[in-house]
Amino acid sequence: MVGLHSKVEKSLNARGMRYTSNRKALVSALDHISGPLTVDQIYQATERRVPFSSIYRELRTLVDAEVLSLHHSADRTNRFELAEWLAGHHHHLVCVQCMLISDISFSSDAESQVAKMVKEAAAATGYRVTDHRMEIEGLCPDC
Amino acid sequence: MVGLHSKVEKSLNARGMRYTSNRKALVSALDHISGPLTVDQIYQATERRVPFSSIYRELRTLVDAEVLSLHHSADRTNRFELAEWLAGHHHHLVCVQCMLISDISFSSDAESQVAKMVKEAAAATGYRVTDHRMEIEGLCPDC
DNA sequence: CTTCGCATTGACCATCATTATCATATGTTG
DNA sequence: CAACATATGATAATGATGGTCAATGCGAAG
Repeated sequence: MVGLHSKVEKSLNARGMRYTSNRKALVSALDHISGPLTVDQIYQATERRVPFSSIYRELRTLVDAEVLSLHHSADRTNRFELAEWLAGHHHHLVCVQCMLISDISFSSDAESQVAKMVKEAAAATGYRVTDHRMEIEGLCPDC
Repeated sequence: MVGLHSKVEKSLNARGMRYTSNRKALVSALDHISGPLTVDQIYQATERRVPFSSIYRELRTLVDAEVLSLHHSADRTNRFELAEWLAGHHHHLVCVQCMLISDISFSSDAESQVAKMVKEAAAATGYRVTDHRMEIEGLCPDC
């Protein structure tokens, strides 16, 4: 299995972009912590070595480059995670109290049923579906 | 079937709140247009008769009163919709091009399978699940 | 009908996340 | 090393949203 960083580097180079230390730090932070992270969480995870202006710019750049994906959550802050082709298909479990978001995967049985529903929905509405995600809300064990 | 407005009115009155014309205008806007709406869409839908400061305050109030629910989408704007007990359980179809969001319902068969998956996820993680929603992304027929 | 109390309203300002700008630095290529 | 493109970081600007507060209006009690 090829490493995450070489995949990202190859992808960026193909777009004439460099895989710099700042970008690597952001990708590493998102790789080491599960679930989509806020800008501030990423700032902390990189030990405050990357200034906010750069974090914002680089996150946006990496989303454009399809290395990351963006989520918007209830607390008025954006969250970022590795794109599906890097992190694998998964869903989200959201704690409505502490706003913690964890990744969760379904069994392949369940996932194929979901795929079937999505396909039916696409057929019924004429959408060309590119992605889907289940958002499950509740209280985490700590809350 | 009891009308939407009388349900909302009864619910607000039970909390010592009035169902005023501003609030009625917001609920009507959300009732007449399918899918969760942005603040600006609501402003337009009410023919700009309700000032933004009031829209923001009342939307928030109505969310607290559980008449509306808040929904967060990829374009970093909050969206509001009628709460599930008023609008019924449904999922969302998001056009990644024009950002239109439509409501969609699954068959009861499909829905019970989804419920089962959610239940399993809750059991596996220790969450006390309160809600779930499928977000399907793609291109709408017009895009 | 009048008064009183309280919820509501709207104008204005404050705040916070995010984005734009721009001069400087750094990496890459010939 | 020269020349050029990309990346960086400090700062200022933007834009959505929340807070404040005086004015308004509804509903209950007398």
